[in-house]
Amino acid sequence: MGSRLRIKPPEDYLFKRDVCSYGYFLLAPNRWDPESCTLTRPLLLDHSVAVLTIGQSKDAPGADLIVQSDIALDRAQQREARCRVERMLRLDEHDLSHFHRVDSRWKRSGRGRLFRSPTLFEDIVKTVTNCNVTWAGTMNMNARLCEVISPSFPSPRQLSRKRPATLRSRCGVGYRDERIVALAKLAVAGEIDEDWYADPSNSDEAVRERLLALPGIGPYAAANIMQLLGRYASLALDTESVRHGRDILGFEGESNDIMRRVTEHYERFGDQRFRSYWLDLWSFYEDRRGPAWTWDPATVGRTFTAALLTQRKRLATP
DNA sequence: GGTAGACCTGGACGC
DNA sequence: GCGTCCAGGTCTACC
Repeated sequence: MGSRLRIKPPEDYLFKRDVCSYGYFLLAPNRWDPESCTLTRPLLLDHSVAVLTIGQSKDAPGADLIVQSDIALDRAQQREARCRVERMLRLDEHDLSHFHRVDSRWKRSGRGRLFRSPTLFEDIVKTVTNCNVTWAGTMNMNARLCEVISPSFPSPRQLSRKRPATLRSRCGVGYRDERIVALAKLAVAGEIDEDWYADPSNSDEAVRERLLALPGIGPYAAANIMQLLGRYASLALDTESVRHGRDILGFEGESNDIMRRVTEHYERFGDQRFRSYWLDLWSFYEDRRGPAWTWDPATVGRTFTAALLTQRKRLATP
């Protein structure tokens, strides 16, 4: 007999929309079921792995969230599960009024919370597996890390004990192998401290500098990890941003010029730049592929990016 | 400080 | 089915 938790979300929280708001909901060990609109994933809770299924009691903003565990959880495990789920769903961001004042386009819908992982370490590894590879490659790497090392996503300790060659040959992470092991060793040594990164008394610049010093983390990855930490002032610009600038914003020129103009375009959103940028990009995907909560992870979930949409369009054009 | 090339994988494409 | 080409961000060497 498992355990059942009930969580009261912010009143504008719509589970299916706010979970399916950032690509990581499609990455293992997360499993989104478009039929039931539930998210299932194993989670390590004090030496036991519990498979949690999360859903909303009613398909309405603010309705209670229900977390069903396949095993009985003691009080400490329930506290930990609640804490991890709240991190993933960003339920700590109770009040989106500042973002909605800065960018009123999303006020009516209540959009603004972007899905993330239960731990900062998982977010960092997922970001490294998202660099210099197509989205399908990112999905494969995360699936194999879970298959080969741990179904609940490898912990820093587990990864720190792996040989880079094992990650390369069995998990398909390629040249990222040594960087991932080095990151895990730093995490085990306590050098990746989420409290410090999230502490608002530390400036964005200080956080960015420290992230850039981590192995495998460059400008794009640092900016992406910053938004995952709730710091939205930096834009994580990649090739998708260039396509967004060219196809949606209508900018012309070389990639560098378009990147510069995309940056200028989002200046107006100040410390909320990333959220405005991301919701624009995500709306572009949803306009073409339907609401993200309807995406089947095995099909649309692998092919929703603008790069693949452009290829599909090219293939369809005689 | 700026730039070029290597890193690795998977998918598209041509034969 | 096989070989080739290309996309993708970070890192290092070099100017």
